[in-house]
Amino acid sequence: MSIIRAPRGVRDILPEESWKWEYVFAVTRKVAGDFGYREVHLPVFEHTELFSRGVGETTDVVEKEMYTFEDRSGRSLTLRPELSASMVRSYLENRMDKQHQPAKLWSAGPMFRYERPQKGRYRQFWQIDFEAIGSQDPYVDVESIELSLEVFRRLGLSNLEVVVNSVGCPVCRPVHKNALQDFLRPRLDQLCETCQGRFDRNPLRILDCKNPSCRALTDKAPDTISCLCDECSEHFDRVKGGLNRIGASYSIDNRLVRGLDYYTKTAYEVLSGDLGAQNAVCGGGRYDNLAESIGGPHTPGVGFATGVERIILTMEQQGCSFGKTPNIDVFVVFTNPSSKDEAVSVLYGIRRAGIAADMDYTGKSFKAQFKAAGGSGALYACVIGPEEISSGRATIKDLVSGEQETVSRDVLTVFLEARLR
RNA sequence: GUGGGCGUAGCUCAAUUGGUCAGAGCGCUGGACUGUGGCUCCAGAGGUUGGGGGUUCAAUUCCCCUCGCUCACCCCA
Repeated sequence: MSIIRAPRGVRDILPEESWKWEYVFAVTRKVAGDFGYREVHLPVFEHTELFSRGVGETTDVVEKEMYTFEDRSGRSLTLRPELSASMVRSYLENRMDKQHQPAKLWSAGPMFRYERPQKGRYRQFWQIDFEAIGSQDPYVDVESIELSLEVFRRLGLSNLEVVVNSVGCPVCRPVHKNALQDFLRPRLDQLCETCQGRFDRNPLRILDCKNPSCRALTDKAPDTISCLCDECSEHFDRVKGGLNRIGASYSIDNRLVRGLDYYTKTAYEVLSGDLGAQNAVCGGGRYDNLAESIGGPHTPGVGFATGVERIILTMEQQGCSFGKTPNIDVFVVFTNPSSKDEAVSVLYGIRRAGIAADMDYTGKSFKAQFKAAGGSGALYACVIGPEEISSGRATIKDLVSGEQETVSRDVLTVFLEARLR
């Protein structure tokens, strides 16, 4: 019988990699705080309805990507495919609409989508999500975009492209839809098969088609921006003005159509040139009707999510720093088996002083212990043998310079603390 | 769901037109006058070549099936 492997599309984050994750979270947490966002922890599964109604029945996510199951009492539950719906649900359920507006929240954790895995795409993947709920001020859109850029900036990422669009609202979207259909109807038979299928269901997506012939055909098609109602148009202008004011670089992509139904007005993505086909490192926008679609009062909101795997992939590609590698400071070695017990005492003395320390438990020779000390990345080796035991001292060797000296056991931790500072 | 590429030691890869006990580097373990690592040298462990079937005197190499990985389409983080 062969060993049981992890299911397709999920993976283990091993120590060689996990410290990089810690770094990304630490930096993100700091930026979130700097922008006034506060962290929440949300459940990994929700009522299926939250997503089918919130994200949209006809979206790919809901139609074919959800991990849905029945619990033991027959409720239909779904492993969250994204975080915005849960965030808004939590906002409503916890009556945050009665507090300061907007509520600025962030959260991080695994998301689940049933898709064929490929580079930068997994069935369980991590997102860091930021939402500002309860304000329709265009400057909140600006803040959301700038927040994502600041995160990437502080992580040391470069070569990113920010694309912004406005997808309108329930007033202007139908106008655009009709204009688009009128434009495409005469050329319907020239579109690719999938686009023909999208004509009735979701013609907006035709603009997003990568097929060159469809691209050419839709080149002169009416875009969302040209059909915006006065309110959306003004909002978009003020978002662009705000971005200019703070000196954020971005470009307008009037073909940007996000796959989730809840987006209104502002939609944006941050693209990395160092990923494969899945090049979106961040996606977000405004969703003024999401709260209503899940049964709440009308509540505007803006937010975005970034994919942690994709961030790390891009950082590795660009040779970004992940901070210092987590090594121990001191490795205790004993010269012969009879010194082991005393070495253990020394080890715990060091650890209890808050210094990272370790020793070998596999019965290695003295020489091999030293080898292990070098391999551990420790800065100092602490040698304990008969001589040290009888004199009440310990030999400290600097593993970088090779120099060593003996110090009294009484001052060992003080000595190490001073050296490690 | 569809298509391409790939599955040989822990890792990265070799193995002539199918042909002797499937190799190397790195890593791992041990050692180089027994209380000192990183460099060097020596030795060792580790593979039913993803699994199953077929063709053949002979298969890592050819064919089929299956599982898995990977990249891409769709869509997105």
